[in-house]
Amino acid sequence: MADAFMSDLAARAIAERLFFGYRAFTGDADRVLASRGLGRAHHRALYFIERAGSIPVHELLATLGITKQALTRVLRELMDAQLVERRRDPTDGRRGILTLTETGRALELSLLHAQRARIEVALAQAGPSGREAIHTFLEALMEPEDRGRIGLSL
Amino acid sequence: MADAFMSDLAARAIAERLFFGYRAFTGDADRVLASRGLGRAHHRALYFIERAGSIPVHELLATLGITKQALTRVLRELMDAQLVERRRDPTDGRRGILTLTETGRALELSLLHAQRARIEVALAQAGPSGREAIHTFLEALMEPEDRGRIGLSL
DNA sequence: TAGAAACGTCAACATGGCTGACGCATTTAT
DNA sequence: ATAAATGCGTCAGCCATGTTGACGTTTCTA
Repeated sequence: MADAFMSDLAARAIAERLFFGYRAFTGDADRVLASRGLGRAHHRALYFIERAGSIPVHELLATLGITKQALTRVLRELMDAQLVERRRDPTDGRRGILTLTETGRALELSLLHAQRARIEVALAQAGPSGREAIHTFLEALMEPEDRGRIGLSL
Repeated sequence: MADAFMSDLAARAIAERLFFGYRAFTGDADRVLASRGLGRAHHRALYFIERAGSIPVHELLATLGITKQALTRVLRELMDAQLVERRRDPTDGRRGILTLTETGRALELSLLHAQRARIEVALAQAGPSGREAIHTFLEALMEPEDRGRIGLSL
């Protein structure tokens, strides 16, 4: 009968590919960010604000999994750079709602496109029939509590 | 005719899954590391030393893509903790060769196993026919120069 | 109207990167 | 034989991004 666990070697094959693959993937955006004097933390905030259209601060905090102090610093820089705007939730004035400015949207899109090129090539290499397996695999890797934070597969 | 580029939405589907998936994957090891007073940087060094059996310092530097100053700090802590040993290359006394101690190997294995459980579940979800696509996709994501640093797929 | 909630901010600190500059042992080239 | 280059190891200072803890303010809610 088969082993209850996968071989260490099979686990290493995935672990290495994830490490190098993720590094290359983030590197594409890092180069664009560096030219604007921003870092990866700014990208993540821009990404999830744009993704949601507008997002309450508490939800962005939960998504990023960082403390409000860490986020505040990032948001202050993004607002100083006129990339993000904060307004109040009309139904609850204590809550803040974040949106991107036009400039912010343009930057977020250029960051996405820097990464899209690589994703496109990689998906093509894997073939059309592999796309579903790749989505399923990555989704299964995630913490269950994060699964509600992502968009649909197709 | 089809678009020359994939849709932004399709790129976002992958980008989000990579972000959350990679975070969960590293989180498994981070919890074990934290209980030993070590960080992710130590794990990466342990991983690639073990993977190679023994490895010259310059090769580990190239693999990790960090400066020797950053690595030295990590190696000093690993050697102080009796997890890593450094000896000289007999054919070129300037070069250092790194190996893990027995304790180091045990720790590296327990870190791998913490991550293996998650990988195993994710691969099972994707189904046996998806495995090749997942390997191909992640490998295609990598920088070409890193492709020689990974083990074979099967 | 008192208390809780949701921030925003300040301060101090940890981790893990970086650059620059030295020094030392060893190998290689002249 | 000696000079230069190589491969480290280390010190110092800095940056980016995270953490706790504490405090003040505004706004809801009981």
